[in-house]
Amino acid sequence: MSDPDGERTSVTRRAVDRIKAMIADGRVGPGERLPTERDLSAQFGVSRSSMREAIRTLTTLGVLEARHGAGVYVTALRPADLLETFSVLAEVSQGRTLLEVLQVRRMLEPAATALAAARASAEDLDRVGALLDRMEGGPDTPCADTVTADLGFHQAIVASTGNATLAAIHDGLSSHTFNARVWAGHREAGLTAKLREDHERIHEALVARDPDAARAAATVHVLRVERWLSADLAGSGD
Amino acid sequence: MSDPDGERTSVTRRAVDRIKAMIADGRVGPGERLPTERDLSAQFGVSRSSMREAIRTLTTLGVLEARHGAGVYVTALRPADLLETFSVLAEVSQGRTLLEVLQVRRMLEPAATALAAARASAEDLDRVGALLDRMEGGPDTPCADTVTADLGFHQAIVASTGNATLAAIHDGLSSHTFNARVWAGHREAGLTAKLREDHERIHEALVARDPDAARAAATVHVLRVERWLSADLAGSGD
DNA sequence: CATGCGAAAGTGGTCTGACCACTACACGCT
DNA sequence: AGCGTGTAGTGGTCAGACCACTTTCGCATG
Repeated sequence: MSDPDGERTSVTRRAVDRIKAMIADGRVGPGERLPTERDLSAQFGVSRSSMREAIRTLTTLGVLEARHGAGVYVTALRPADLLETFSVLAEVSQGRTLLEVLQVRRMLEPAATALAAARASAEDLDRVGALLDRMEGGPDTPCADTVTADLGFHQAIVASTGNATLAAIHDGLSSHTFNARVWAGHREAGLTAKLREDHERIHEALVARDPDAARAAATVHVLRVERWLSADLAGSGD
Repeated sequence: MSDPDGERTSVTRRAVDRIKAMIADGRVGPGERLPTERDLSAQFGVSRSSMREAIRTLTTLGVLEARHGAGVYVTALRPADLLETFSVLAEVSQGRTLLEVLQVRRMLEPAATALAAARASAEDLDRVGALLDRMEGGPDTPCADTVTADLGFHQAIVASTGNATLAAIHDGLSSHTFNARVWAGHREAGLTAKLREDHERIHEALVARDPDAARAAATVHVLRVERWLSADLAGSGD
């Protein structure tokens, strides 16, 4: 698919590439069933073990799905399928990498929020509004639900751009654990009100269908989190 | 590690979880070597085949790295390691999803190019310049090397932002196959000169260390490709 | 004594063929 | 016609063998 390097390539690797090629060429489409492992291994001239490892690879990548006793199928190949493995990043990231992740979000979220302001349907806005209410529900003590609502708030916004790929990537860059840290940190500093303001400002821009305002509001918000993290990391020794 | 669901779980899955746990518990750290496949399979009470599939899974996820004849090692667990799987997206995407991918690139690349204009080192700029020359090497007949140089050109730019996470995500959104289609399409329409202009404009902005110009040049470029794809998809039936 | 080379041990990679667990489907029974 | 039930076929697991490669160590050589 990508590197036709002259090096000797492993049997399994070649099998993976051939299956990928079958999908890329349209010989098998999303949702369709592949030949059996035994057939494929015979067809490719490899052992069933190697064939299985190739299938295992593509299963892990979210391209194939093996159903015990029924066969191997190509997934819908939706971005969400292929980016599922992606979500570990935000979870395992620490320190500098976390800053890098936020920097990427600072590039994506303003643009995405602006797009959402232009494209969101009425139902989308209702959903976003409901999550905003849920976030503000409690008094001054952010609980687990606040964090979840926060996560959902941003995800709902990005989802309402209608770009599933964008949504999947954004979700991979967000994590519940990190959000919880942000809220905890802001509560200690008595700054949860600032976060609420940010969210309200974003929501208002969306409802007003004002992309520029939405972009600005999102930028302010991500920047606030980024600076907090910066300070937090510096404080506890980078 | 995550889901202790009551369902019967496959042998291989359990093996995957046990290795993950070994890493999470710190029993093996980044860069360290695991016991041999034979030892692990004996220790976990599974066959070597299943053990191999478990290792294959974690290798695919970028957590482990198998060196033929030498052993299995834990990777450095850097973002680039974990996001390698990401590249499948661009490889297997078609039609609408491809448009979505480009839309995400339109958000990332201008920002990344602007950042690169501010941050790139002299060596970074040399590397980018060399790739630009290589891209323009041939006369009017873009060959495989042109496509490769194109890919490298953009990757080098993003890499020179110093944000490895950003670079890894960007690389995942690019693909040799897609780039080849773009060049082929533009050659048919006699528009390869436009692509060259775009690249030169971007390079100039970087050398001039002008973030605004860089952002604009990158936007123009991605937009051109996006519009071409739009037309191409419409032409050959969505 | 230092050095280079080659044999050997140990590792991941591949193959074979068998059996198990599960699903789907068609057949026969009610 | 409806419903179990058996059976063929699928992916999942196992065992043991051999191949390809890397590393290491001892031996011969300078």
